[in-house]
Amino acid sequence: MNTLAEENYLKAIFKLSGEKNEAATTNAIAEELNTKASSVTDMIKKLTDKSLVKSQKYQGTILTNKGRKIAVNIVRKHRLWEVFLVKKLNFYWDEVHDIAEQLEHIKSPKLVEHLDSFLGYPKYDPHGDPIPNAEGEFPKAYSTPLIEMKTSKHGQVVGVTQDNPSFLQYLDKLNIQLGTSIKIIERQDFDNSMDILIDGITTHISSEVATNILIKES
Amino acid sequence: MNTLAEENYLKAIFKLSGEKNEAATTNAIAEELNTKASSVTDMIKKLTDKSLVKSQKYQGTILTNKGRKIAVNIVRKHRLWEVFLVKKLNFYWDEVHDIAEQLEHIKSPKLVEHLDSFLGYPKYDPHGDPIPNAEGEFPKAYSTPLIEMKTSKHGQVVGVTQDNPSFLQYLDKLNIQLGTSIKIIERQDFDNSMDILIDGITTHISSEVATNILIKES
DNA sequence: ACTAATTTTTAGGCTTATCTAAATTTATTT
DNA sequence: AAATAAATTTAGATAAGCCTAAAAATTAGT
Repeated sequence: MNTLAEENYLKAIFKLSGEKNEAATTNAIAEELNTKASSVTDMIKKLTDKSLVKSQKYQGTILTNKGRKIAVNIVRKHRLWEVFLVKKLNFYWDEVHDIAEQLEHIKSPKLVEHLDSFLGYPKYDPHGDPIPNAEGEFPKAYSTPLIEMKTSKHGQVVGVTQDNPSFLQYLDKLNIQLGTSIKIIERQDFDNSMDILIDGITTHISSEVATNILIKES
Repeated sequence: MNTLAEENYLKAIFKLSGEKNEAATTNAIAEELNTKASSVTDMIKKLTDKSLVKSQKYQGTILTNKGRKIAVNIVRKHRLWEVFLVKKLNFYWDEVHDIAEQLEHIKSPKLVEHLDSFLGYPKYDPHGDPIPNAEGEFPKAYSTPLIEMKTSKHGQVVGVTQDNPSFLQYLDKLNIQLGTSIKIIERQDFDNSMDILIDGITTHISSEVATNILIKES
């Protein structure tokens, strides 16, 4: 069994590795976990001994299959709990991250499966992030970042790629939620900001914001 | 904020203190937590510094008001989660203790209140133990241990005072659950065992078992 | 009341997960 | 290709929470 700290490291490395499993740098892991590079080096040594990561001095770290399995399971738990909090306990989508951060470490495979069933086997969490199934497979997400959409195209918001409360609350203020229909009115080339149409109202958003909204084109 | 270890000590001391807040001995705490007496002495020192317990050398330990508040809140969370696991996630009453033991340490006052509301403000957990409200007040429990009931009296099972799986599974085998109607047929004076009537069937139970079943007489 | 048994505390160590500061390796400039 | 900057690792400490073994205090037995 793994400690809480180990699990957090695996999750951080998983997050940093991205789609193509790139090596995560020591500094990046340190920043992700709000810790110091030297602490990371120590923990990487420990995780290496447990065959959960592979690491070469000064060359960064990748997860082994065993390590990725554990990381994905934590992501699964995190996202299922988020669904629970929003769908069953009526939390707002910007309130659930920190609580799920704790709940994801509860150890009981049976609990996770019962929870999944209780929630009706959801495929996406309240931020639109895909929930891996018990085998660790992610549902395919056919979405594009809003920033990449062409003028006059429209689509629906299916997710966000940031889940910090201030970002999510800002979206709420703009009337952007999962499912919201959006049409691109105009783009400013010099700063990549854009005017978009929501419920008949034109809103201006920065490229920063547009980068973190996922759209399914329609 | 308190660490997991601290919370477990407070809970253990609370449990050992009983109704009249007797001092818990070092050895008793050690046994309750499967640790050594010397570790207990260390932790008591720490909890004393935080004004969560009062302790005199060689004289045992009691909770301060502050400490008891925290302990009761953990009990509250434990029992609410047990209700959730049994009522919502379809766990059996003998499966939930260890999971609730983890969930009780999740830190989010809002989560507890939402959960309580979601569950319909239950007063008792799946083992019949009373659930304190947000103010830390326990509902009155009008129950007597089965062992104390007179011959030919009857009543309903409203709780148990042990929650280890093997005891609970044994009760299942005897067809004893919360709500089960029981009538005392006969008592053996020499060993305090008794014959009881359940669903028209006579069953023999030891004093050990009868001690740990709570009845509301009717 | 005095010795023996038990309980509790103290002393000294260990492990995990941190940290700072210094040393080393890799990357970037010029 | 040196020199400088940045990233990473190593070395040595620290705090929490636990341990064993020994010492001290309390309780029990006669």
